Amino acid sequence: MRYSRMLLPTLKESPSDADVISQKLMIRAGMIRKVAAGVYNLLPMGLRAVRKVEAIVREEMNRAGAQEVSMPMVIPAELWQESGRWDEYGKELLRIKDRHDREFCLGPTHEEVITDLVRREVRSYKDLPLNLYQIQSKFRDEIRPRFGLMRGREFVMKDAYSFHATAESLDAEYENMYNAYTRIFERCGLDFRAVEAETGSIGGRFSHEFTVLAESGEDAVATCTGCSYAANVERAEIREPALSAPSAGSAIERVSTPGKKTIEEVSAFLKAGTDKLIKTLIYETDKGLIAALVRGDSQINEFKLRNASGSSFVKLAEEDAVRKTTGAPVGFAGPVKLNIPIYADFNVRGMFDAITGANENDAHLLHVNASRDFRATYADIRNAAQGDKCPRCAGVFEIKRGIEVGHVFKLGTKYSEAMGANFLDEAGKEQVVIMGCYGIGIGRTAAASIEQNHDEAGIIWPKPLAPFDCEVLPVNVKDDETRKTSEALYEVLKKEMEVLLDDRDERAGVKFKDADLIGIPVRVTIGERNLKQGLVEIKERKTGEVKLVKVEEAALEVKKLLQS
RNA sequence: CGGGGCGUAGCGCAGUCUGGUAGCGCAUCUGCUUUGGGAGCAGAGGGCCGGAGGUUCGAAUCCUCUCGCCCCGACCA
Repeated sequence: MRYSRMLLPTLKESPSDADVISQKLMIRAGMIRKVAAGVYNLLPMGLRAVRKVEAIVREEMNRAGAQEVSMPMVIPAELWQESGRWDEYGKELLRIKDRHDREFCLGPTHEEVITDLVRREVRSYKDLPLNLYQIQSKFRDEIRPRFGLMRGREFVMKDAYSFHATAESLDAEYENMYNAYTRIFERCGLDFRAVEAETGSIGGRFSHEFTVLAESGEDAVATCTGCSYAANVERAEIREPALSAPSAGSAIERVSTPGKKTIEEVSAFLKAGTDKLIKTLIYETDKGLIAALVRGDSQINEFKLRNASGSSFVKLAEEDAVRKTTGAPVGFAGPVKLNIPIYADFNVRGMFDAITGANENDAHLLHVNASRDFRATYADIRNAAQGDKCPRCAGVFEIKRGIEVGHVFKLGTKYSEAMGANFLDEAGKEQVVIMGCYGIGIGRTAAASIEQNHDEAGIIWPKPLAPFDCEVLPVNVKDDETRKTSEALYEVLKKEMEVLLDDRDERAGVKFKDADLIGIPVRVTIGERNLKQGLVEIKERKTGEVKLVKVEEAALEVKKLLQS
């Protein structure tokens, strides 16, 4: 490809509304342009990178035995009504009507469509297992799209769905996909972790998120310093800490704390660390109101609370309910003399001389002693934090930020049951198909790669994702020798790889800056000075390493570098 | 959805408080010089100042309404 002919509008300054590095660099490197909030044009350079990710995903999915299909983006409402999600999904589902006033939605995911397909076409256990995937645009009307391709409303996703006669078969496919994902992200050259994650409302089964480690990530991941355990902070199990000997302590004392409702306010007002406070939250559940206690510096985890309390749902109680139960407005609840079931995190058990709400307006209690002043059921009900103990070994957690690029999931029979996707087993008996689903954010993977691979000057593409393998850069195209040599090298390289020839009549500095910005792995610079000795310069973008080689050897050197 | 901010040339911004008919840098185009890390000089083109309504002799500027975009929060006790 000739640079002079390519739509590659690079920018010196990044647009003011970009706020993560990948987004800034993608805009500056002429890869993407915004069309609307969370909706982007992919320019040639951007599309090339995305295609590289797609190609790797496609190859590995095919290798793993999945078959590619393509499903529509516009989906009739009936399918979503059948699964029940038409009402459940909320505003993220963009609903539209056709000219006949029939309702449709733009697909944010495709369980309904694929289940519909499979229930029509699969009759027998002999047709199973089956794994179908597509690489296609999705639309989710996010509350707040941001970070460019990392969290757009329209985005390209690879979504795969597997269908099984038995749970064992699903287990095997889950592992197969897990391995395929590992290969995919390894091939993309990413530093990632497969972490245990929450499954949401689907039920007790675990799932794995594939998370690329990056500061700008929206997910928090707990990784163990001692073993390979890694989990989303919401999911991570925390080993119960050893109890320190409780002190006898002083008697409870009531203090006035006018208007101090939040942990921070109380902590500042009473000049005590947030870890000296007990946070009391009132939850509404199917079993009635309960109180949940965590240390002031911890975050409650509603999934864990739901499990610990054996409820089918938990929801923060309304202001009115809080007032009735505690006798005080929101902000002054405490466990002492509270007569609803109390669930407390393990880290509350050993607390003494603690501060809690007094169940009375504008008042808190000092010197509260957990073992003495209230009864609670102790459980793990908070998010993991730095320094928590690993459930598997003697190590502790480190909290890192990451970008979720893939997710593998056991769906079970949620959709097949709701939509009647059945098959006949060997005994001729009708059974419900068991399902798994497996997603990868394609654009997000490309963006994550930039988050992980860049420097001051621009993008540093890992070779497998680079839009071009090599850039040939004639320093001055007006010099005949330079031009001839560059063109010749371009023709040779082109036969074996994707090459960008910067044939623009621009100053050297401009070309160098652009080359660094777009981040092609290998650059061959051809200039009069070296050419007089029959030499050209080969530079690796990643290491900055430069070597001078003979013109005749340049092509071979480039190939060697790309293979290393 | 709540709070905050911003819409002025392709991009980044000033001008708005204190109304007087639009400016800077980059980019673009032309010419000359220059040519290994975002060149210099000279010239040129490009704006319904997001949109609608109002106030005024006069509105980018003041008022009302609207649309779009961005940020923070939405786990508060």
